[in-house]
Amino acid sequence: MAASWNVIAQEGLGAATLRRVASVAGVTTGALTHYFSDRDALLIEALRAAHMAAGARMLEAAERDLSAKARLTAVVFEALPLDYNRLTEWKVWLAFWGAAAADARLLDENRRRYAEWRRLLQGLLEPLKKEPRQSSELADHLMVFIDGLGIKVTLAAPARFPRERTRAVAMVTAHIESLLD
Amino acid sequence: MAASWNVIAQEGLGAATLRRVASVAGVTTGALTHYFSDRDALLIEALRAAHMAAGARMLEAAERDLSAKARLTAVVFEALPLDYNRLTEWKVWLAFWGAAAADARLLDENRRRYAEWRRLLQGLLEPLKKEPRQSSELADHLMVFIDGLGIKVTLAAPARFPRERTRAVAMVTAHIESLLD
DNA sequence: CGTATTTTATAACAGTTGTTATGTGAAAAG
DNA sequence: CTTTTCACATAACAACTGTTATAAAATACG
Repeated sequence: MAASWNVIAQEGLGAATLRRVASVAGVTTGALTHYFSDRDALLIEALRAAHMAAGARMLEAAERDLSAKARLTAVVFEALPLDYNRLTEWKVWLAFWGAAAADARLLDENRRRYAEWRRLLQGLLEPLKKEPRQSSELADHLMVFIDGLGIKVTLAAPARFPRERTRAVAMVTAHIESLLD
Repeated sequence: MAASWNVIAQEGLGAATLRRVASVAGVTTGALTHYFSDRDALLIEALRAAHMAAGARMLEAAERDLSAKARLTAVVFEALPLDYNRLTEWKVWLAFWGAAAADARLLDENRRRYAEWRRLLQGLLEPLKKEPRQSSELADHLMVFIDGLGIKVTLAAPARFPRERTRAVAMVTAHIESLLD
């Protein structure tokens, strides 16, 4: 799976051929076809695995013994491309988003993932919400914010990454702070 | 160009082969190779053309004789996938974003486009800003918001498009309203 | 009209792709 | 030890790709 992620993130979805992924993984195509029926199956599994790895990190952050605000902040940071691993994850997601607009199967995969993600955020927002607003609306707004911010950081020129990273952290804390005052 | 857009939006970047684009355009590959040196040249030109079409619409909206708030709202609406044409545009952008993470040339193309887009928004925000905040920060925030919202609408299940569209419009007006109070 | 130039079509090329079939060696089972 | 199963490698296939070269048609121009 790590091999697929690296190929997709560094060379793009189109470069993720069976031969290329196998080569990076240090095996031959025979090993891949033994475990995956299709090229599509391999790629979808790579996407699922990336989703699950991120999901596990977020659940872990959500269960830490912190204040409600600190918990939410920790989870949101986990969702953003703030280090190399998470940046790779974002590149993989972005590649699949680009393909999902033309692929009903990927679209559905994405939809399922978003439902979970939304449920998690909504639960974390519930104890923080100001009365007049629904936590579902807050979750929607936060997801939109995270997606936009993640793209901004992911597509920044590599040299600008540190600056973008710092700005993203500041924007997140300001945004979460604004939910409370 | 319209043929490239339709192929990319409906079938994905990978399906945008010379033969497929030519077929949709009602010509043969000979016509394409006459005008474009490369496949890459064709695709980049398709991206540029999409950017320019959207840019022209936005400039037009920015120059209409409206209040500062209404002007900003009109421009932002023009940037969102609120009808079929703009949805197609977003699918094209999304496809290129997915590829840009692994392609320095596309990354730079995207960076240039963002600089213009940011300048336009900043100018529209200037007369609206509350004193303590810089219009550059407001522009950053707004761009993040628009990108996230555009993705949300673009990747919604087709059946949910009307609902998502309505929600997006409401979120934009609320967001712009919050810049003023 | 005839000629020059631009535009498009056709055809062929070598390279790459996903897929399938078959071979091979190692581990597990008896 | 023997046999069976599993994990992988190798090889071959037809299909499709971008690119290039060449021919034909359409247009512009004198």
